[in-house]
Amino acid sequence: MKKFHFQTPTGIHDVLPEDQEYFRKFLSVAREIVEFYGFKEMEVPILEEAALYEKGTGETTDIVEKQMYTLRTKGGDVLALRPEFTPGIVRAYIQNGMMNLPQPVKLYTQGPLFRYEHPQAGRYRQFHQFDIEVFGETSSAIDAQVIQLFTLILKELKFTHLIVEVNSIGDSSCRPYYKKLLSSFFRSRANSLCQDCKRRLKENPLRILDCKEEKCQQVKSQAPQTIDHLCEECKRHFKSVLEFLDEADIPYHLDPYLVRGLDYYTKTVFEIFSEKPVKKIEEDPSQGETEVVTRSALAGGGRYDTLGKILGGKDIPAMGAAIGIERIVALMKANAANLPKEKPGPQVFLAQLGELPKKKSLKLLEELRQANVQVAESLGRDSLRVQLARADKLGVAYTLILGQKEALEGTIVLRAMDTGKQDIVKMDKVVEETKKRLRKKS
RNA sequence: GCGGGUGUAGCUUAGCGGUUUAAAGCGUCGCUCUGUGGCAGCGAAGAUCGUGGGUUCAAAUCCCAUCACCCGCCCCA
Repeated sequence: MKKFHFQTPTGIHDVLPEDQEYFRKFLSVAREIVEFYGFKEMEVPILEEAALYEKGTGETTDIVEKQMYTLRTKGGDVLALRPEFTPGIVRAYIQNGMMNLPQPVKLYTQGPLFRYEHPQAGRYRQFHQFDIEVFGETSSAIDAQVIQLFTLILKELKFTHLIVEVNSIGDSSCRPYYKKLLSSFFRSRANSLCQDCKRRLKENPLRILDCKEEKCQQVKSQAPQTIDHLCEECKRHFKSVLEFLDEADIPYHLDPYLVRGLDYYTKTVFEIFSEKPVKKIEEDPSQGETEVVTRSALAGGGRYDTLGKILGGKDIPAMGAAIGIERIVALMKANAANLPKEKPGPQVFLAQLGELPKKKSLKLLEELRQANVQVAESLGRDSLRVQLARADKLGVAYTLILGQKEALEGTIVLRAMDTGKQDIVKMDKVVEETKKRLRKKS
């Protein structure tokens, strides 16, 4: 270690080449599926006006209250590192006049997000999501389809033990009444609530339903449920979503207390969890091993028909969802079956001996690339022995050996690594001959 | 923000009953072998023991603080 010893800030990590393979594998699966269903990729900026999230994500959400990275520019603008995708994409939809495109507009994006939180397993301050959004579609079919797409992606990655939780939290015509109902229910039992929930009672009683404190859980079990208090329209919509899910054979679980941490949702909300039994060895040996189910949220989303208006446009019916890539990668790693397919390494190694051969190497390497032959080299090394050792380690089928003698004669040695058999090939035939032999091999 | 655990070469770890060059395996690089790999042998580089203080004649080891990571809580992806 040097004296200057820099390291990444808390909760922020490098994605090393070996992890990148998993990221790419996931993204290629996800892209293929959503593009088939008509989604177009776009990018939104990592930096946006902080107010976009304050208004969009919501002032009383944890994200805005305590997790957002905000900064002031030299010019005095207050910007924020994006903590989630949706407000930025809605902003882009409005700013770019996408309401004039044929509706629905189906978009997807992917990239880093930032939340200032206490890091933990699968939770980082810089993390990546894959996100899809559909605008201009009121039909419940799209709610179901968004849920379906994410289950398809997870299924394609061979994940099992998945739970889809769904609920409806109503809209502006029924939720205010439900909130009141919930408030008065909890107010009458405020003494049995935890400190946090007493605060939530004033700010946003829906959030109490999220609380994991045991005493709150008990109170909650008798609380009025959203689905019993939906207006006709919301009820019809939700029923229809569930029918679509049934028809599509998507197993789900109705969680009447699922509300999600964001303010802008209307009607349908959902989360997808991975449930994995993990053997845990108790510290007290007499207890032996117990099975603990660890549950982690992989994806979540919902409908947000009013966010357009909140952000200064018109009401835009919309449905979106996001999936946490690091959590997916962690599961892929835990699952040996999900190892990404080994990318084919180089097929050929070019070894050179001496100044002239080395000089001729650059051109030959490029000729091989143009002929679509995966070739590796070690131009910095001079010993043939070391170069062959490298070739061996890379597992190439053939090594081209270009020595002083060959360079002068206009030839090259083509060595088969498995048999050790060597042939002298004319330099102007080498690319062709190499390709021919590689074809024969496969 | 609140609890608990862990920090020794790039990686995995030994050493924690106080003392000299902090040890090993893997990996990296080199040599044996000047133009022929897999094996083997030999060798080298690489750690101010997370950081800063304290106790002591003496600290990787004991104490305090701090940072980072992991595990819970909260929230979520």
